[in-house]
Amino acid sequence: MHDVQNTEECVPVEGRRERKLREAKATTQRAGLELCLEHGYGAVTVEMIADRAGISPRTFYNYFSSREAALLGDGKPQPDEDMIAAFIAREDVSDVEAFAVMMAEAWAKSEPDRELFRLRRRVIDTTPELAAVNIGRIAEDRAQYAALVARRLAVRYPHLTETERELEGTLTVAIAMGAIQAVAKEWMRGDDDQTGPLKALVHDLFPRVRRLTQATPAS
Amino acid sequence: MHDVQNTEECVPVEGRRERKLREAKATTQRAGLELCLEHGYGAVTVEMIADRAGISPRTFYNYFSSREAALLGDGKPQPDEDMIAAFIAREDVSDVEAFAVMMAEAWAKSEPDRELFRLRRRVIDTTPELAAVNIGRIAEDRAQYAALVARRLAVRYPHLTETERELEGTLTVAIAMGAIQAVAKEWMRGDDDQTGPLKALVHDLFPRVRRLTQATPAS
DNA sequence: CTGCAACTTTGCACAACCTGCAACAATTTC
DNA sequence: GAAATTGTTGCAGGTTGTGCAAAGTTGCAG
Repeated sequence: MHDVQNTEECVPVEGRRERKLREAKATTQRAGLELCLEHGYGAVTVEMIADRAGISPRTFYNYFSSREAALLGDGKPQPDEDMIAAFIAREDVSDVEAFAVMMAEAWAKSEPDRELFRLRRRVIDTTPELAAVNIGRIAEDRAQYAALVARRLAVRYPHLTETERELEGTLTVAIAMGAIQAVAKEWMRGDDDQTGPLKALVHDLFPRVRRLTQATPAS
Repeated sequence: MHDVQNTEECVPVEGRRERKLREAKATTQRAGLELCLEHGYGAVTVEMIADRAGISPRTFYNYFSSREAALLGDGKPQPDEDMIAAFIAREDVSDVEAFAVMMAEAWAKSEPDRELFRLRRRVIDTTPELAAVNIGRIAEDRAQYAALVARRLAVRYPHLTETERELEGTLTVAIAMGAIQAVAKEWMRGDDDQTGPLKALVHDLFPRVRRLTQATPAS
């Protein structure tokens, strides 16, 4: 793992080896997703995917930890420190919206390959079974996200106890994720991959959220 | 499948056969959950569970469709027509809370055996892997729940388009589920199995929800 | 009580998922 | 071009889950 010269520090400079590996992985994912569209998720075996991708089944498992991981992608939304700092400091929108916006960005960033991203959404949207696995997978990180929100809450509402911050963190994550999920379908309808429209859709959702959580709406 | 006399109509009268089957299933579930507490979820195989429950592995799969189904329970929250009618007509609380209350009741009703219910919660709470599967499993029914909410919305907000009702239904379900999940842990701390406290906890959550979704809270 | 009919349990074979290991192949480095 | 590093593959084996048919149980009618 010799550090190549890295003229600009920190840019890992992709060697020939790494590039081939990345391409092989992408090819495999595409193969899996295409097969799902053709035969349905339940009828797609690892052997079929490996076959189409031109690798051995054993290599498939070197690339991905499971069949689902290949279809859903191995990278999960992971906001970096800059995004987190911006989220914590943000003042112009509600806590839930601030978090939702950050997650929307992290989500889009989690798959640099836009074609793969869209293909995956299509397959997930048409496969309830796979959608369930996906939701479960993302939910694994809820506690970690909630801790992030708690950091913002500690700054903005110093009077809250730690227990309250944890509770509200959990709640914020659940609502924000729900909001993103609710508009994701609408977002994919557009031919645009930017997160701008997604953020706008989320933003427009909040008047609805407030009405739906209000005891006696003014009709 | 002879209809027994059924003096009171509709009460299925459990025969000896059915009772034994139900008990064997419960024994199997308990065995699985206990083994999870003892050895950790990842180390528990179907063979071990079947062994402790005194049945063959093959019979295990006659009872449950998968290892997870045995641990998480086969019954999912399923509100009956009365509960749905009450939900749709309810006027004293917000849409989200009305739905959350109904789901809390349906959830509690989905497992009549309280001991099993609590044991299961303990295992799920200490096993992120299993919790993820559980969330995914419940999420499978989201669309169906959203349709339920849409029915209420159609009554209360006649001016909404069908698309809007679908969107807000999805949103309502996500928020309500998140709210229940957020207070479930706190609820289980109590030694009480009634849904009353759960409903109260959910109710008290709404001021927080409203603050977290408000653009510029009054600090 | 007896035997028949219906249902349940079980074993067995089999396909698919996934992992560890060791041999083999390709690439990078010197 | 040889050595070291890293990626690929086959193979054995454990686990999940399913179909099928044989064997065992239970309920019921005569």
